[in-house]
Amino acid sequence: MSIEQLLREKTTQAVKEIFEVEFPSDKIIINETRKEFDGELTVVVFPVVKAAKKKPEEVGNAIGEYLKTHIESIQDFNVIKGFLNLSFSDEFWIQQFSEITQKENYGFQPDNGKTVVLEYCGPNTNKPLHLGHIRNMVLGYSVANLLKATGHKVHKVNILNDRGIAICKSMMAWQKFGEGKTPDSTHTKGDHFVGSYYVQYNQALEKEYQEWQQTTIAQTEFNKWLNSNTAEKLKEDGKDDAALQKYFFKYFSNNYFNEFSELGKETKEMLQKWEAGDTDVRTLWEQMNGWVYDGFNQTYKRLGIDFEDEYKESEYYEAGKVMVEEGLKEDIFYQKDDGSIWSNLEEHKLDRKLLLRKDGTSVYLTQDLAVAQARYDKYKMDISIYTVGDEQNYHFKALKAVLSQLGKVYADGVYHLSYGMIDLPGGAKMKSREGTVVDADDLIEEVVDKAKTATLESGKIDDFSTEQAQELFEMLGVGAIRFFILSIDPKKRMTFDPAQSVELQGFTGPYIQYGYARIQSILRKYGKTPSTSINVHKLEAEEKDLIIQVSNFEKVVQEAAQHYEPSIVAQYVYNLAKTYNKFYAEYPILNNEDEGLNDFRTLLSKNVGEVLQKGLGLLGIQTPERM
RNA sequence: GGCCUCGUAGCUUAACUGGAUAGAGCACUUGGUUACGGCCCAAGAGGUUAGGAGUUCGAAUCUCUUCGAGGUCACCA
Repeated sequence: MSIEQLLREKTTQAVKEIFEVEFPSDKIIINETRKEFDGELTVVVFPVVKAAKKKPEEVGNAIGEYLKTHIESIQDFNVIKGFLNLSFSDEFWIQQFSEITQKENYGFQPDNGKTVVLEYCGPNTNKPLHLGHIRNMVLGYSVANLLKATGHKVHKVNILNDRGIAICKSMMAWQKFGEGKTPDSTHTKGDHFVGSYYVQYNQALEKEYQEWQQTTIAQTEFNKWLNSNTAEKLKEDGKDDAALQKYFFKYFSNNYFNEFSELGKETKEMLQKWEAGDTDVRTLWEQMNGWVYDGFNQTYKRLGIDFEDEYKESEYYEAGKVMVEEGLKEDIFYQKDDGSIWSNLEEHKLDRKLLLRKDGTSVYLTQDLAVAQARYDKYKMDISIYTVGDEQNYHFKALKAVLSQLGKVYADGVYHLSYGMIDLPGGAKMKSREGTVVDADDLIEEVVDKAKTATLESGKIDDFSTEQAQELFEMLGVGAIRFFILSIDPKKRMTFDPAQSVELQGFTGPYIQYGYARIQSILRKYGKTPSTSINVHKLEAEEKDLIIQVSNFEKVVQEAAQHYEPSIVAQYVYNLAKTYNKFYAEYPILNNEDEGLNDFRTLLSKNVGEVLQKGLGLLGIQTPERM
């Protein structure tokens, strides 16, 4: 039984015996004592005060006395307002630590029989990955680790949005401007290669659009719009004709693409051919997607992420139709006069949602139904996690609701691991159209480069081979990015300052890696394995701090996994490294007269190192022996 | 406009989901290495938790309201 559980139960007993009031033990709040007060753990007695109808101090003292006499390891207590601070004996903490050193796999739980499918990454195959994907990948990977650590069987899968008008745009541009070039012939990473044609396409389209705006047809459209409510409003606001035109053509660009553009027409024809299975189009599509996958794989490898399975939307986008049609047969869904099929989600406090277009083709949600079913057929998972940005919050509520309408047993297990968008400093937003997107590969390169410069300056790895050194720079650079992103609550929108993310000091990944490397240096110097039979009876404040923190690791992992929140681990591991550095600065570890003390401090260091390594590992961050 | 997020030091953020004097990092000022790695340690300054009202022993957290930012309401994905 954990010490906190014991405290809860004994406190309940105390309240019952002293005040003759029943107070459930799970309602008792145990906090860590704030460092400005004496003690290590604190019972918040306010809730009991109400039930006991006494003054907070009185209640605190009474419970304190009781606990002191009933729990041997409690040495002392003090009461400040409604807070009962408890001090445990050094022997108690040494004993706690000793138990931890004996544990196999400390902090991790055995198999709990639950299966999880975790989807993450989810790229489009027409352009390279960007910063948003990095947040996604790093988050999904870490949550998978957390779930594994708490005993789940986790299957990581990717979803590839490999079809549709966007990829056709890249294909079309390559046909028109590509001159048969390939990633190999131009020495370009495949996804960047294809992405460059996507950009070229949009430029060509923009040029065509600009020219069209001068035509009489365009002016007719503009004049029609001038009578609309929006236009009237803008006129009242005093906008001149130029401003109105600008507004109109911006808003009209989608209509232009669909109704007037030559390029658009060609592209849509290509999409239709694709859907009809046209051999030439399919071949080109396979080829270009292949290039993109090659590029993605390089990025995955560099980031150290992996997938057990891949789901291509092209293979599922039609399969959901069957499920929808069955639902219609059973009157779960309804059909409008025009033939389109809908679901009424009002019982789930949502709107009505289209499931099948009037022409019988499927929409995004439809294919997600099919993918969900396919995953369940294969994995029989208890929990299905979708790592997708928060702009799709509504979509996933709808997906879950529709699955539940269909009576799918796995509907309840659907969980949208939602994360906020990334803004750039100065309030700038990442928008591909405005060219403010931070490319994933560029960013990694930049940070790794920064780690290289800083490490070379220190001169501590002069004897490393080129390969060893490069491996280290990757470890540090990628660790810095990971930590920067994962230290922030995923649900929150975050501001990403590239300059700050490459920082290696303070609240960063490399700071913790440095702490780890220092510990390894100590262990090498010590030269032998410290004995686990501890021959120390008194603890310094920092030693006690370290033991308390190390003994919290298990709880932290569970809490982080339960909330799908790696940031809890990030905060924890940083605090541990910080406490260790303080300890390191203040006390000799290897140079004490007392051999037993040397041994204990080395053992403590070793265990702190192990927890740092495990904690960082949960975030997907590696630990160097030297740096 | 309907619905959903969010607003904390100059900047980036935390607060165990209602608990103590709102913690950190960066930047800024000052000090610290004869030991085991200075990418380190210590100290200082920096806050009306966007504004207002309410709920109670107690509010950054819950309710209402005003202001501000974003997302979503596509037969896009």
